Amino acid sequence: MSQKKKQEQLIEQIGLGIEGNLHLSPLAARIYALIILSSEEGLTFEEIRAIILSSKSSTSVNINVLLQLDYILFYTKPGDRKRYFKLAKYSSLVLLEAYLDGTDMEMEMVEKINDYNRNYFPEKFTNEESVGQIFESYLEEKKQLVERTISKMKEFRESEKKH
Amino acid sequence: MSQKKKQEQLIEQIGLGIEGNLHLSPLAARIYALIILSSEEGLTFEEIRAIILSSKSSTSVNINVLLQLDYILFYTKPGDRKRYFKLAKYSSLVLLEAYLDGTDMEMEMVEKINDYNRNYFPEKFTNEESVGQIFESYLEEKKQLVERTISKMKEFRESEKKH
DNA sequence: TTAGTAGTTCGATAGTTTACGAACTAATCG
DNA sequence: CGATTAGTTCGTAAACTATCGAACTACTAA
Repeated sequence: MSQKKKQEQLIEQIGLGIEGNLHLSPLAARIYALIILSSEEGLTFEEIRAIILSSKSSTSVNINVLLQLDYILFYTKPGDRKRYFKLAKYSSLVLLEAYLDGTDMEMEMVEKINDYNRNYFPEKFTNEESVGQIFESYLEEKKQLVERTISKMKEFRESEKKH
Repeated sequence: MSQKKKQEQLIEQIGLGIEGNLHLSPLAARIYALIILSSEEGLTFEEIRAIILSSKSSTSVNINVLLQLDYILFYTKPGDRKRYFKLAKYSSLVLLEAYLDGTDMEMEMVEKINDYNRNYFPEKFTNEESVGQIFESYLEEKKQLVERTISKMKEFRESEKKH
């Protein structure tokens, strides 16, 4: 298959995956997918438009959403007004940090639910109540895993700076 | 604070949390939240309606969505036509199983992206390329954690059946 | 200082989602 | 049977989202 065809196909697939998971608009998700599948050089506004076939306005809005979220970044070349958009090197760190917030919220919620139920429906907590316990330790481990991964990435980033 | 007020507040909060995370409609999310905050006895259709203040039609549709997903179940009492809706005991298992599917998709996607990029932009993979590696081992560990938790819950369910 | 390039802002509109009410079905009871 | 209860189906209205084109700003280069 040609690169172009393969790229189109992957943009479609990855776009759909991203859209649901990351709560981005379909267009933002496709632009993000395209940038993930691009060279270190980056792509210009018009290059993106030519591949995705989107209007200037929507492209502008959605690129800015991705910039705002730190999923992508841009640089410029001297004597060239165009912006070159590329994947933020630590975009996966940004993602994990957002995910950690979600995990914290999830844990808070479970705690509130347990408080409420323990208070008003103590019968729910009579015996060992193990399904809930298994789930809670799962949440705890997941949080620790995410935190550990974030630390590793930050360490790596620091070690890079020193060179 | 009165139970009623506290319940209302939590339905609102949990509902919002669930809505985004689980891709349920606002009403489905609230009904789910209410059922999470209810006794083992369960609630009837009309009891749910009275608390959530929703129409018969929407309530029907959204309860059926939750039933379909195995988040809730109902039982009936002899000589009583009403259905009593309550939380499915292993609803967290159902959730984790869905989450595992999501994790698998995520990993497949990363693989596809890597294949594509390795093919067309080998420069992205010159040095040790550690951010990607850290992220991939995070995904692997997450998957294992979820699988381990699912197994634990299933074991627990089996051990319960024997009694 | 004007022409062109790069990108933004602002309505308008098409499409989707969410919930509703009214009319319906299906089961039970007197 | 006829009335009542429990819940479903269907068409529609309201709200929201995603994208667009046209008009605009801002910067650059001749």
